[in-house]
Amino acid sequence: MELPAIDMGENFLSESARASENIFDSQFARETIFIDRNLITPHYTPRVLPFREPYITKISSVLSQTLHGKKADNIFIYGKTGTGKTSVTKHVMQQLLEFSSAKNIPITGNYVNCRNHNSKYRILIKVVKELFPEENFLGFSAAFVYEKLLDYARKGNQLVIVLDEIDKVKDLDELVYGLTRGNDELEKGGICVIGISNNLMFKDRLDPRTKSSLCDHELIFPPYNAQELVEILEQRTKLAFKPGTVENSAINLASAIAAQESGDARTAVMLLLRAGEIADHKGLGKVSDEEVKKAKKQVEEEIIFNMVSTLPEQQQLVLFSIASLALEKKPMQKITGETEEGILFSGEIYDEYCKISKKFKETTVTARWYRQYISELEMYGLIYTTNSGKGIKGQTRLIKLGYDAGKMKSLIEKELSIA
DNA sequence: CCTCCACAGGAAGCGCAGGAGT
DNA sequence: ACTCCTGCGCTTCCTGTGGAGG
Repeated sequence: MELPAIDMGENFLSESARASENIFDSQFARETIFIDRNLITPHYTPRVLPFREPYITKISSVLSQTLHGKKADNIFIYGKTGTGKTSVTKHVMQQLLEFSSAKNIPITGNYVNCRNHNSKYRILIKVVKELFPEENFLGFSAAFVYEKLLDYARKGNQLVIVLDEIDKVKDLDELVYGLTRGNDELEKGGICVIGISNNLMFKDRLDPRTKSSLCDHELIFPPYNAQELVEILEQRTKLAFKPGTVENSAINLASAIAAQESGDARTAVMLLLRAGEIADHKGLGKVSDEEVKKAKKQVEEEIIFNMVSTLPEQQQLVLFSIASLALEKKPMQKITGETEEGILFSGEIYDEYCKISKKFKETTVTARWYRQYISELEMYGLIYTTNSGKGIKGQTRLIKLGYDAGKMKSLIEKELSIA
């Protein structure tokens, strides 16, 4: 790929700009180690997906039914984030649509992210809107939109609907029931649903009928191990970085970190991207272990920032209380002779939280709900808790902040605009 | 041993906002 | 536009657990 041309022509240069230094001068002159930065962002779907061939084969063999004008079974895919679920599905869909349009077979693919379209009605609207772009369906009843969809299939069209983050759909039972029942009535054409979820428990919440129809074929994507991540990163590095600008040990380290955390290809890619940016910023000309280590901190902070900012206000206040107590406590006497610092009792945090929330916000949640918040915060990995075992009064939870208390405190201060 | 304290976490129910049906 | 319904965040109430103290 060629470098994007920035020669917009003289007409962009005003008289004053000609004389003084343009702010982009230094940016443009800066040497970069990237060939194309976009190829190493998590948004990019690579053409080759290593270690996922069996899944690609499986999905394509199920979907190949549509090429013969037959109804395809539904597929349900689950696995943790960054295991390639979405990439694999998008890849197969792309290939299917390319093939079918070349052979003039009427197949339509629809990708819906259920985080944005989280109800049966919204999903139906989204899908139908893509089939009939010139018509507007907002305001029509669900039944009408639904009929429209079936009509489209009745003409002999095969529809493949991909529902990403399917666990976000509130009335999924009805949606799947409706689609599959409609599918049974169709003489020609068909509707196939591919559900994607990263919540492994989610399936158990479904109605048994929904479960059996949605899970005709069930695929579980395992996390990548360190070795696999190395290969993935190597492949991406070749695309995104100039040759010889990324040391092998940097790739190994990034893979090891990501594998240890979760086996998440997304974090691995983010690590390398940020490391590359750091190297560029310093004008180092290449990425080594040092930059990956710094990138690790940065990526962690980005993840925490995203997490904290999406938390409910009261929960942020709980976290804030933990952070400020942890700061106060540091020089204080050690609890029960332990040398570890920053360990707090559940009770004292609740007291602190009550004070703070009364001061800044009108409302305060009850102790029960506060405990719920605490368990959630632990699930997110923002705090660590242990049950008080021997020696400490009664039954309580010992709570410790997962990250730097000072940073956490100032982050929430900004987020809630309190002082 | 019993009782009290300080908490964990389940179950039920309440009020509210937003969507569906009429 | 109207009521009805439902999911969600939260409170209330409750039972269970284990050390402290009489």
